[in-house]
Amino acid sequence: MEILTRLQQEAGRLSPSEQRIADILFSDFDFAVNASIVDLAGRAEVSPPTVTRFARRLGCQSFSDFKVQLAQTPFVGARYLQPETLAVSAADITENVIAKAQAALFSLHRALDPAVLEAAADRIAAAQMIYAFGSGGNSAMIAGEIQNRLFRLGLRVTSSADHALQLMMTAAARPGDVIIGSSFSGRNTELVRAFELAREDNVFTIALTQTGSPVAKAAQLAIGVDLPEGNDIFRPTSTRLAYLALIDILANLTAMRLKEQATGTLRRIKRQLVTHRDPDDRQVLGD
Amino acid sequence: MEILTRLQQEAGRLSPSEQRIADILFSDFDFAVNASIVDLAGRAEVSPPTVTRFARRLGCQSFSDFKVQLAQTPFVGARYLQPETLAVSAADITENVIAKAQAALFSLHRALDPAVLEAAADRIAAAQMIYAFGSGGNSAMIAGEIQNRLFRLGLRVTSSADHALQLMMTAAARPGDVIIGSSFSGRNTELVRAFELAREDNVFTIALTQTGSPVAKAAQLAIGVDLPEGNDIFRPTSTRLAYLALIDILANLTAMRLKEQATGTLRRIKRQLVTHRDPDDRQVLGD
DNA sequence: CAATAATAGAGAAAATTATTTACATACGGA
DNA sequence: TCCGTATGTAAATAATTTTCTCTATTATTG
Repeated sequence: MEILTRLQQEAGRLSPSEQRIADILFSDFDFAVNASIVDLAGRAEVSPPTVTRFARRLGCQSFSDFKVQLAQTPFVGARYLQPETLAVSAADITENVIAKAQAALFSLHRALDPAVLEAAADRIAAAQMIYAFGSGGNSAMIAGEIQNRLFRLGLRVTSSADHALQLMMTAAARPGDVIIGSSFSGRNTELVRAFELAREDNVFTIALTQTGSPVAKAAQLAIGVDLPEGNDIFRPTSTRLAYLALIDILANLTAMRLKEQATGTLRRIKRQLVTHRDPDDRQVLGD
Repeated sequence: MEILTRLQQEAGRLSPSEQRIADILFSDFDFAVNASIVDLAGRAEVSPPTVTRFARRLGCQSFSDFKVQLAQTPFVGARYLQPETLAVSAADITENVIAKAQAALFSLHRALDPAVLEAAADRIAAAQMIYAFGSGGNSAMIAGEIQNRLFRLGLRVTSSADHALQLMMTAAARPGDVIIGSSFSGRNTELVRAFELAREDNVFTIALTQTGSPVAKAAQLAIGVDLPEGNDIFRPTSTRLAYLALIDILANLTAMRLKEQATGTLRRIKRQLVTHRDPDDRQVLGD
């Protein structure tokens, strides 16, 4: 378990001396990470053994181990631990958002199964036509992104956020086509229905969703993205970043499989944009 | 400067012993971070002083400092350092994408100016109506996201990716309204024109774009996002993640300013979704 | 309501371990 | 051959951990 989480758990049970050490941790994280045990003890006005005991209490093997674990915290946002309501300044919120985004990417990386990704990319690269489905602000954006990334590779792809349209497109799809559906919660029953319909018609389905959810079960290939949204209703974003990163990974894997074809198309698109809009070749593709 | 970057720079000039240490770093990062100098030296078949010298060469004050810096590395993906062309397997590409995303978030955090963010949030929170503009796959997505995030706070907001429509909307906008325009390259001349028109009409303009670019200059408030796209034409994504994180930060700051109003609206939207679609309250807002 | 035992907390000093410095040697190239 | 770099050995230093001890607090008992 992560060290600052443990500290949070112990919070009430700390002795006065230990509390002083914890205070320094929160108020001057940088110092704590770089200081030696003597410095830290001095500043907390405790003895070095107390610091060692503190580290042990938090599940570290030694003080050095403690420092390494501290430094490894996904992000230096120590304030992240304190009650949410305290994060008010722009600097605080920035730190908080970035910290959560980093953590989301980190956990995405750990959870992804390369074999599943390869399989998905194989299907996408070989598809005759690709349909990207997703509804609601978040998944609709993801579906749009899938289209945005894949058409650049020279693939035929469309996207829809409209349930009725999704069903019609599914009905129109043919064997050899691929449907990619995204649902953060995994409980989008309309998407489940589309997947079931697709299966009857031999259209391959790929889900980007919560592991074990109805949507995951209905798809022929499910890529699990399991990230807690946290309880702050204002802040549902980090999961979206993870989804975007996932799409990027899939697009890259697909690109590897289409290399020649894709570079050609991309170059044409790029030349078009460049000559049309800006003589400077540094123009970024797509804006 | 970041330690792995320095290592990359020194890469060619390392002596055989130092190279062995570097190899261990790449092949077993976890071990390197947790090992003592003796363990690390033993495994690299060098003497402890050589390890110290290696650390010094990389700009660290001591071996412990070296370990702390290693542990602080935004992402443990050591392969990130190795030449791009090696990334072929799903695991490689995943690591590569995630590492870049992490690096983008990291550099975004360092570059953002809290004062500018506060000023932008003040304007957004006080706006009568908000227009989000952006064209091309990437910025269009960003504009959509701005709408997606802000309407949840009870703000009046619309977005458009269509240049002609953008100009018409700008003409229709009134003092007290705010236009937020996104352009990754900063060279979207149509957006510049819209900003100029807005200024004449006393409509406040905020740009999310490259510092010092034409778009930045045309806006009344510019939030700089300066991230190199890198030279891999298949991989323009990490910048988008940074933009999304930025929008999240802005939305959060705005939410702080609208707290009561926003929580009410959000709760209504959420209740609506939950009762409509899924009895389970874990349903994520917006998908 | 003392008096005493038991226990947890904390530091001093010793012991251990890790790290650095200083010095010596070997090797490769000018 | 000579110089400089690379590396190791051993001594010195610094840091960390352990052990031991003291103190303060709380619980228990007469």
